[in-house]
Amino acid sequence: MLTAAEAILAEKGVGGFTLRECARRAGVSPAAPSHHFGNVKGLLSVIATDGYDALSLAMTNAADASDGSPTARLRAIGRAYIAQALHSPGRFRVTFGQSNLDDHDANLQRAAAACFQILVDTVTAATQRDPMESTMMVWSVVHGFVSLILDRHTPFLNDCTPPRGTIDQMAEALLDQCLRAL
Amino acid sequence: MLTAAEAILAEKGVGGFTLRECARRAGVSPAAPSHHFGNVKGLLSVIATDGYDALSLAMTNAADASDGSPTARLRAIGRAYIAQALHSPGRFRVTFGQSNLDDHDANLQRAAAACFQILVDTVTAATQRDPMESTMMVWSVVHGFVSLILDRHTPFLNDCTPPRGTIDQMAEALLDQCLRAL
DNA sequence: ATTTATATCTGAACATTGTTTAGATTTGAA
DNA sequence: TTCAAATCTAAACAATGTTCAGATATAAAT
Repeated sequence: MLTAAEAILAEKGVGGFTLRECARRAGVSPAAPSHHFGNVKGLLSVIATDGYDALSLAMTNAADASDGSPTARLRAIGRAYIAQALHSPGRFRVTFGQSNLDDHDANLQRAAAACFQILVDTVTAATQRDPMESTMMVWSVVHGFVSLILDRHTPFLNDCTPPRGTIDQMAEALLDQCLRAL
Repeated sequence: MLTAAEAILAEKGVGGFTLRECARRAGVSPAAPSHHFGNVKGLLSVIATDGYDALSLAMTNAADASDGSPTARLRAIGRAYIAQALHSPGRFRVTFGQSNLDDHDANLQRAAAACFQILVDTVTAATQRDPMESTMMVWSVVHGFVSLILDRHTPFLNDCTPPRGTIDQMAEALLDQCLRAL
């Protein structure tokens, strides 16, 4: 069910996801998922939990693979956030979308808190300013950037001519400006 | 239909929106909307167009009500973007959500382009740096900020104790950091 | 090895949804 | 008054999420 769900999400996004098609691809009856996940919210909550865990892992690995300075670590997790979102957009939208999720899911809450903590810790180590304000700044930039891209609200990246090169270059420029403000 | 739709969107968000309930509240049959909007995408596209126009108007008014300096105008439209999103979250999510919209709608494209142009012009006048990079920076910050709030992904603004005061104060701090980087 | 309990699944059903179709009603101009 | 366009309804269709009773498999316990 989970692999089928991720395949559908990758193809059609969270808007085109249906539980019945998911069960169909998994080769089970439409009623089978309810015994394992309760309802569709439960299934999506498991996927969102996986999304948080994968994001946490990617950010941690990226930070550890950097030269280790606080700003390098921060830049690395910013890159990792953007890369992870663009790599599996379907799951990212489930994780960070408008909550079709079960807010009382303990695993989900723990995974979300852990992911958030990585962000807070890395930002705090890289700035002298208010940690929460700086965290919100960095998070808003990377989250807003990928959201605008995934939701196709970037006219100059599609219709008009790009100012210079690719999404990655734009991301680097954003992280530059972001670090400059901290 | 449109007023009923906005009421439902304000109550339940775009996820809880159904065309039949909308028709029910408007006092018409479930088939009536199809003659005016084609399908649900058509209806949502009209609402999204209204959302773009309202946002453009709010940003323009805010900029003109400022002291007129380029940075004051930029700060004003940033505030207006956030305020508008928080004021009518349902419509904002339709406008800037994952595209359940008709991409070929000419009115929608025009309204979106006009809104984007206000952002580009105001940012360009307030920075010496690359206009598109700076635009993407400012836009990502305000859009990411309201997205994280509307989608309830801001733990320290709900569960934990806020670092200081309200969302508006956080927004001001974000705009400060944003202007600092330009 | 047999029984028993738990887990897992199916098939059918139900209410609801978006959309289409044919026909009815209203509206407005010729 | 007539005719055509606009507007709406009623009914139907396929598809969805969910529930429920019963069937099947799995695994533990006697």
